[in-house]
This record gives sequence, C-alpha cells and structure tokens, in this order.
Amino acid sequence: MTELVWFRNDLRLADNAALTAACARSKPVKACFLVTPGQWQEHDWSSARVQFVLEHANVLARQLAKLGITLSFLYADTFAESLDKLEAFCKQHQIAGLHFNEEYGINERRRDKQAHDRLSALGIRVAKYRDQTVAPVGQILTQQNEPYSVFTPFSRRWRSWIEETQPTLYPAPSSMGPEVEAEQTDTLPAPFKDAPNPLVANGEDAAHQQLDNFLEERAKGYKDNRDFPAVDGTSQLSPYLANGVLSGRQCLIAARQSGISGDGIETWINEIAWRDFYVNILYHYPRVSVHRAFKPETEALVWNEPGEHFEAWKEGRTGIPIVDAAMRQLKTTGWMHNRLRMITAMFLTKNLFIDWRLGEAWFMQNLVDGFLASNNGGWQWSASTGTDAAPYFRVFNPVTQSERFDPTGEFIRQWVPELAKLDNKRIHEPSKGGVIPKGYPRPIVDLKESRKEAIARFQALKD
DNA sequence: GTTCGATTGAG
DNA sequence: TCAATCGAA
Repeated sequence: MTELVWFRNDLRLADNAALTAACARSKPVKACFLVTPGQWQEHDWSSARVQFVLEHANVLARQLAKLGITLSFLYADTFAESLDKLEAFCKQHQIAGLHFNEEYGINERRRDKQAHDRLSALGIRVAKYRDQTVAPVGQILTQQNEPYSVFTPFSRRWRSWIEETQPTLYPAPSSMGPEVEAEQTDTLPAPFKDAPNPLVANGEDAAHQQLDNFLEERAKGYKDNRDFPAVDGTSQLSPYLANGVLSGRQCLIAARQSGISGDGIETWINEIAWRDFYVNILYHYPRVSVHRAFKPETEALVWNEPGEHFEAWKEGRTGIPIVDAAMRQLKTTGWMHNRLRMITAMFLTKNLFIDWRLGEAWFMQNLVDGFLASNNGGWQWSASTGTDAAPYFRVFNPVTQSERFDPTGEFIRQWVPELAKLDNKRIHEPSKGGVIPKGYPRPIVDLKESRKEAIARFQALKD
C-alpha cells in the first residue's frame, strides 16, 4: 500500500508537514502535482508565476527521485477535472493515504473538500496539514476567541505564540527507496507565454542561499533600507514564499538562529507576521477571496470607469514618474518593490479612483510572487476597504513619496529613461517649473483635486 | 463602560 | 492639527 503526497503551494522538500508525515507512515511514497492551466488563468496567475512554479516542480521532482519518490504530473484544465485525474491515479496506484497541506482560497477549499469526500468514499485516508503559516491558521485569536482584524495586536499575540511554542522545522525525508527516474513537465502551457526572465534562481537550494545571503548581508539594515526601491534592501524572497519553495517558518527560524538582533531583523520578522495575518484574514473572512471588500460598507463606493486612465496606469505613462517607473518594473520583471506597491495602489484607488479589484487583478496577472492573501490584503489596505486600513483621509502623495524614498531619482532614471537627464529635484514632478522632456506625458490627473474628491467620496459613505 | 495607545502621512 | 477604529487595559 502506497502513501501519496499531493504537492500544491508547497514546492519544497524541507519543512513540509505533509511530506514528512507521509514518509513517516510507511513505504512506498509517491507524489503528484496537478497542472491546471485553466484554473490558473481564472485565478489570474501570471506567466512569470506559472513558469516559476513549473520549473520548481521539476526541481522538486528531481530531488524526490533521488529519495526514491516519483512525482507524477497530472494534467487537467480546472480543479473540477483535476479531481477525476487524482481519483484515477489513486485507484491505479492503490493509494492508501493521501497527504496535503491546506490552501485557503475559496476554490482551493472547495476542491480539497471534494477531494476529501471522493477519496474517503474509496476507503482512502485523507490527511491534511495546516502548514502554510508559522502559527497554524486559526490559532491566533483575541481573548474573546475572535479573529484579529488589526495587524498590531495580531502580531503581538503571534510573537508570544512563537515564544510559548518554539516551533521547529519538519525534517526533510530520508531515502524511501532506490533512486527513480524523475518525470518532468514541459514548458509553459498555452495561455502563459512571454514570461519575463526569471528574477530569482531556481530551486530550493537557491532559495536557502538567498535567505542566508539576506541574513548575512542585508537583514541588519532592513528597517533603514527597505523603503528605498533603488537600494537592494529587501530579501526578495517573495517568489519562493508565495509558491512554498520556502516556508515562513524556515525564514523565522533562520532569522532567530542567525543571532542577529535589533530593529532590522525584527522589522523583517514583522513582515513574516503580515503574511500570516493576511492568510488568517483569508481564512476567517472568505468574502475577500471572492472580490468582496473586507469592510462591507465600502461596497457602496462608486468607482470611476477604468478607461484610458487604467491603461495609462498599467503601461506606466501616467505622468507621475515614480508610478510609471514602478509599473514598468512590474511589467518587465514580474516583481515590484513593496513601497512602490503601496504608492501605485494608492494612486490607482485614491487619485484615479479606479476599483481596487482591477489593480489587484493586474498585479496578480504580472507578479511572479502573486499570492492571493497578501495581494488582496495589500490592495484593500491601500484602498481603505480592508483591515487596519489607513484612515480614508490618509492618501499618499506619490510625489512626496518619491522625494522621500527615491531622493536622487535613481530608481526613476532606471525605468523612465525619458527623464534621466532631469535634476534630482525636477525628476519627481517634471510638469512643474520647466519643459517636460519629449515623449513623457503630463500628469493624467491633478493630485490635489483628486485627493480631495476621493476623501469626499469616502466621507459620503458615512452620511 | 470607558479610556488609551497605535496606526507602513499629508497639508 | 486632522481624525477612525480596534483591541487591550
């Protein structure tokens, strides 16, 4: 009788609850990965992400093969069809027990429930593991046993849970049998083409090297440097985390074991907490995964028609240099610096007053690290429709942000070469006091007026 | 029940 | 200053 590990958003050998449990149970162990392009497209997966995931699945297949575990690729279009494939696979290989780590999007939960019901009916044990976050999802609750809707108290509770529990890593499995030949999936399925060049190196080993390198080189200065897009101040681990090549738990434990102390590392650990926080929000408030606002009253907002403004935003020709630089970075590399995600999201929702859902989808369609919980959480935060939202009257001024976080215009110059010759002052707002370089647009919206209008629309919600 | 601290700023 | 809101005390 065979145990089967179903890999999904957890493409790693080390610190993987489902894999460890399956290998501890009995031999032999098999593994599978379901290739579902239609579902990925429906979920706005980017080409960059699909490429990243499939390449990492191939790396995983080779690692597992060395341990005597075959990872089989099962092809189906949607989640619904994939369950037929999974069921057939289980019958064909006489699977006794299925193991997987939970995912928390609403379609994923529905799929997992159906998988559980169908396979249980065949007499197969179905074991699921709550492994996506450092503290198991649903563990961190207020004193009234309610989910937190504000980050700071959540993070305090989260930190004390870690102190009390001292989480440890699941060991990577040892050999389960003689080496087998690794199956490999071929290149990008049909809807996903023209992925940008990979931003980060392939494989679990590369992920750990990058984590170690971050801790050695940049963690201490993280708090001071992380907001400057021209500075290499962040960990850039998000593609690995979003797709489970690394776990948040591995990051946390590596940070603690590094012996580094101080504001830098603690600020970074807070980012791991943000990730857990938003996964919990997705879990406790399923409405956010069907494009509904966390704050229901904000559903009454009437957003502008997207039109030409939305096109200009997507393509990086809004006439606001920091916004355009950021949007071009996203489209070209599949990644955007976090400070810029806030600036561009705030600009779309508060200055252009375009529905946050459109921005959320565009980010997903382009990001290599697109992760429903964090992307939705971040967008709703920016749009003031979400948890712990910035008060609606607090609207970033993108020019001010640009002056503060890209003071020499280095980042703008990199992505908006039309403006490269402007001096450090003018580059943030070329329309002010001088001739705009040829080929660069005037601002498509008046920042001051649009800010006032947005605040008024939010104010009107309360009346 | 009420106060109080805190909240990835801007004008 | 502006100013909303949650959670803890």
